[in-house]
Amino acid sequence: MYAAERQREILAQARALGRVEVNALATDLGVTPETIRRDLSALVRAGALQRAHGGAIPVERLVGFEPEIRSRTAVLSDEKQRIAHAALAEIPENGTIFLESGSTPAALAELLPADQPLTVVTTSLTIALALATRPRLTVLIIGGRVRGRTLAAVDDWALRDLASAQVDVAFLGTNGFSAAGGLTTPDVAEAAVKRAALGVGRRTVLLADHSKLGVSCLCRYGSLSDVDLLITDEIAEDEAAELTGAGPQVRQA
Amino acid sequence: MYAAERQREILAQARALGRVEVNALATDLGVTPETIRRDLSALVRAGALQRAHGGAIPVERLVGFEPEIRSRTAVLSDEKQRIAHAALAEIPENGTIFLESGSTPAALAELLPADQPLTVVTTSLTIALALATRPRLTVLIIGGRVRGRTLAAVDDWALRDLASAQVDVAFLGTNGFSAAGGLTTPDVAEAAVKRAALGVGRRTVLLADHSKLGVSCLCRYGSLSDVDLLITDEIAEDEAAELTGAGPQVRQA
DNA sequence: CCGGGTTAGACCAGACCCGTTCAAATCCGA
DNA sequence: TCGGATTTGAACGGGTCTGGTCTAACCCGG
Repeated sequence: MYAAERQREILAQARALGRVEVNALATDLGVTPETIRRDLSALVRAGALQRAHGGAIPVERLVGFEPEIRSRTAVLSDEKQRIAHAALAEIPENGTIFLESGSTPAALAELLPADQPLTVVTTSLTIALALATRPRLTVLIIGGRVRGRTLAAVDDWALRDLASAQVDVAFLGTNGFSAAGGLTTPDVAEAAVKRAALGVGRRTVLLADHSKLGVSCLCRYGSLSDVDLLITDEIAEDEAAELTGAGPQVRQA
Repeated sequence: MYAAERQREILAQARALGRVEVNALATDLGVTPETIRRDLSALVRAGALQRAHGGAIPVERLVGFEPEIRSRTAVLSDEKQRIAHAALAEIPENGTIFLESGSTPAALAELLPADQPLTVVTTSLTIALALATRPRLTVLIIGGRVRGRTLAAVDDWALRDLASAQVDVAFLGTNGFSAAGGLTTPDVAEAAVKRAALGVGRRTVLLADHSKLGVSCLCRYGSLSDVDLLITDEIAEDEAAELTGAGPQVRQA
């Protein structure tokens, strides 16, 4: 049995069972534990496994707490579509906009008209990638450390780049918002960027579906009065009134 | 029996059985193991087999092993792979590197070991995207306008971000290079970034296959003396000597 | 039919790779 | 903290690979 075959078998077993053990594999595959260890470290180097004492587990078992990027776009896609559609009315003609990272701004990015010139500034790798090849669009990406979970630029460079930018309309997403609790997000670094983003547009539009309403996360980075317009989907009458009282105009898509 | 017939037979057998062995094939087909090995490497070059010690297995058997492996073998040429492999030796342990946009640096990005911590600074959206989700890597993207053609960050922000960065090793690509003409690229904006990138690393490594040698494009952004090490594939003896004379150490992968 | 040029494959030796063995260092649960 | 299990590193042996040289077959024009 070749090393490559053995490693494939190990990986298959790890994925099927959720874990593998050095000694079991050794007797199973008829080689010494040392050989298995070498295979495991090769698989670790390839990024397929994470090592543990006496064995290993596949990396996909190690997903963290914040939802993954892919699963998030699937959730609530219908509401986000409607919100993005409503946001289209706010796009300036031949101007500049800022799109934050997040699935709702990403939905808006997909809907941007292809026939009119527009400059888009974004912290999101995926948005930049999706828009970069469109002929009439100028895409500017904000620099910085790329968070693996959200694929957004954060930290030093991001704050500096944002500080030197000024756009017509900024479209922001959020993880949680309420009249009392303001705007919140779970990550400190991302909160700093979001705070800076609140100042980047002459007009600030928050895109947030009803599932974010009332949610409060670790970091508060601003309040609703920093927002000029909130576009959301169906929310209760009294809640809408309360939000309007806190500052922004509220539009329901 | 012709070589082509033999190779067809080897491939058929590999697909049918899932694996082949050099010695078995040799006695089977009545040729020496060396001949079989030559056939196998031809089939590997054609992308049909993956080699193993003492034999080979068809590539179909390996899908799902490394998700990247499919796309890169399809797109990237053999030379770039070899150059990228040779460049791996220059990766500092637990340090910082810069990767420029371009297919050869991208090939290097794919090969980066997943088990050791490393900070990667890049102007390339695609490289940033590919590396951002790897657990042990810190990825920093350079901000700026995104060129649709190359998906690289250029202009103001890029130059500023680059100026404030300092890495252990910078890996650069180029469109053309020669001892006399220096380093050249067709786009003005990209030339400015490349010029800045020449100063970003304490050590500068140029990755360029032989097809770039002697090519001269519109914008000259530096000379070979700005480069510490040039990694390329097969080039003529006298050309290598001339390049070395112009400044950099030359390594052929 | 001949003889130089080309090519495929054989032969060979040294380098290299892989898996094993063994001992020392390290880790972990009791 | 202790003792057994695990890991790490070095050394070894056998098989494999690599590059070079050599031979035989083939191709062609003379």
